[in-house]
Amino acid sequence: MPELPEVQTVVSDLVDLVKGRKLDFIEILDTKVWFESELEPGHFADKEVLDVTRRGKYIVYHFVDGYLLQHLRMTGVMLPADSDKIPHNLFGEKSPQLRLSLNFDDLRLIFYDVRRFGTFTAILDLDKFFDAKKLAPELYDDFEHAFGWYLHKVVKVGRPIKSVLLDQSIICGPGNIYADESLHAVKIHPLTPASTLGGEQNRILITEVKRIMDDAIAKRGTSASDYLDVNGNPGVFKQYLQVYKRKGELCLSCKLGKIEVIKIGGRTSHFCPHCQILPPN
DNA sequence: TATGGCCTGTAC
DNA sequence: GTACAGGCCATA
Repeated sequence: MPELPEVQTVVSDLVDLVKGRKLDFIEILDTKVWFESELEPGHFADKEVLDVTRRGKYIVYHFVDGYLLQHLRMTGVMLPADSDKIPHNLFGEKSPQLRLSLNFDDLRLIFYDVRRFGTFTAILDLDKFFDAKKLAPELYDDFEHAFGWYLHKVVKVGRPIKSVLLDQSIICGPGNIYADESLHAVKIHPLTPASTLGGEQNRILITEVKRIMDDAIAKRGTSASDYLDVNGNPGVFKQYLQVYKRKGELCLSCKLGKIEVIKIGGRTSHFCPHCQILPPN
């Protein structure tokens, strides 16, 4: 699933591919894809893509007078229309899984999204949008600022730490994979009430969240199911995962526990019952 | 703050 | 056949 490292990989590809180029037009193929927008698709016709950046798990296309935000959600990928990763028969049948296209003079990028949860949002004011979403600060802009924000919020939260790591208003970037991997790396049980973690424990945890995401970015992300970069290639971080999708396998750290799976807030959570002990309350 | 809904392919 | 995958939003 696209989490921060996967989105960052796509953004890096898009910078190489479309930054500085004039967008001819946007074609909406599935009307549901255009979501919460202040502007119409036509607003961006014949305008230059000044930059492509990332904020949280959003892709941000910058134009002279507006922004196009893309969210991949679970299964969204951006691919050239002639990519063999898009099932060929979908074009003839006008599949709603082909959701939108960005058309440049010699390039047509397709937003291919099997489960159709992904969105495009066209807005005028970036800060206003992300303020309204209550999105936490970026670990990648100013770590201390983002950590301070996290700490200020986490001390008031009695929910399990696993749920907190998925809450983009407290810390932005991790999803289910990197949350589980980070908690395992620092030997914290995912059910630990967030407010019971000490300041130093929290610093170690959030430092690890960023370290693992850095690592995953260097490996171009994790392809656990659908994720592909803009060239149609999978990320290779999957082979480095310690707990995610390793249910029943021996813990690679202690080599004693077998990875277990429990549900926390409706999400599967993987952990080693030997390394990650729930503190008594 | 916990839950269901959005979706559809895959695994059982 | 049914359960499940999970990022985010709406709802209670």
